[in-house]
Amino acid sequence: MVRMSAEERRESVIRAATAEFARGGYYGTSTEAIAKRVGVSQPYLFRLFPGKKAIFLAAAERCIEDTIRTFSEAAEGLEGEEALHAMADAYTRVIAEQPERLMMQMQTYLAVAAAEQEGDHEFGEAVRAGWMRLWDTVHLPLGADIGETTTFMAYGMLINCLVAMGFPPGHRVWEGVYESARTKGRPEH
Amino acid sequence: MVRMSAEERRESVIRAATAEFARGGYYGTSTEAIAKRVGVSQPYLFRLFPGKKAIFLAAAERCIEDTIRTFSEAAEGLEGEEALHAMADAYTRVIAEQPERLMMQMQTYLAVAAAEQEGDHEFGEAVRAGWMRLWDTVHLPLGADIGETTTFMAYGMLINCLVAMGFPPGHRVWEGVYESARTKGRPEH
DNA sequence: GTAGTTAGTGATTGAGTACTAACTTACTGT
DNA sequence: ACAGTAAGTTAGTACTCAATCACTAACTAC
Repeated sequence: MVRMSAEERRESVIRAATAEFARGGYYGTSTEAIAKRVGVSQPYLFRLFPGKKAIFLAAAERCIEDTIRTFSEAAEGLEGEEALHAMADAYTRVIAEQPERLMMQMQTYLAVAAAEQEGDHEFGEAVRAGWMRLWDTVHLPLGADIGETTTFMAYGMLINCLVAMGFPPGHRVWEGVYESARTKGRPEH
Repeated sequence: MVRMSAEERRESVIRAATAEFARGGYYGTSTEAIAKRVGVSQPYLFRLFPGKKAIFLAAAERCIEDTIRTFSEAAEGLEGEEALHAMADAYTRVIAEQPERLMMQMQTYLAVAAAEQEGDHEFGEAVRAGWMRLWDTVHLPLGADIGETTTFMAYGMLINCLVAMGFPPGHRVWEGVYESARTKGRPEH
């Protein structure tokens, strides 16, 4: 048994929760599964967080923060086409190394409707605010071009869906995605 | 009490299940909720379908079929830019009239990973096959242009996500989407 | 009208799950 | 050494939910 400070434990709970919620979504993930992954007893989670919802929320918010940081760091000091490529490359790395981050984001989006139905309007509010922050983060380096930004986000969502469906890398559905990353933003002739 | 043939009942179960699963996903939806919406007792669902999974699968497949038909009907006899606009218009109508169809599709994509973990590989196979059929359905009218097709699908997925998050129509995140629908495919300058 | 079939219900069960309460084990400062 | 505190566990509760079983009500063919 490895003892940790509560704050450190909370961190590893967030990581474990991200992986588990990414696969099963809010309802398809038991707190026991999270606890197992952390290597801690299930009831102890409720000492670290007030409830399951709070764990989901913490994981969701962390996820958005991470993605915002990924893009803002990638685009730092660049703009226009260069920024676009840098951010696209950064996202490609996330796809390969942390697909659970993409999946968790999708789960977060879909959890909004369910939360809304249960009377929780704050959750949707928080998710939309996070989206807007993400949007603005890519908007500026892309020269504040709404069309470019929207297309970039659209490709991101397409990638998320393809990853979710489990299309293996190299499958023909990815062709158009890579192609676009190569040609997009190039001066027309 | 209104009696129906088993086949008719199955149809209304699929419709009800689509609406319920769209909001809560597979795990977040109880068979009782579906039964209530149909107006039938919960155990009776298991006479019409072998289990909850079968209901989800039926709803998911219906959903994809409907979307494929939506696009193929919209693009019938058209090609290139005209087909693009016709399909975009058709999708706009779906957003307004049957948002649950979009949400159900997203839920289907995300259910793949969960099914995979439970050892069910056929589900993912079926979902990917459906996606490919949908892809091919829009690919041909768009002049078999991979880039155009990918962009079209990407915008579709972005729309699905924005709808899921509950961004109201008129919110600034939609600007870029509409703008693209107006200008995309137009000859430059 | 009655036998056979099809549509549908009520009661129940067994497994899983979020969360609580009471207790134990390890570290820290004095 | 030992008191206090922070980390963590075991046992248990109240509840939800998919699925089964035994039964009833309505339609149909003869």
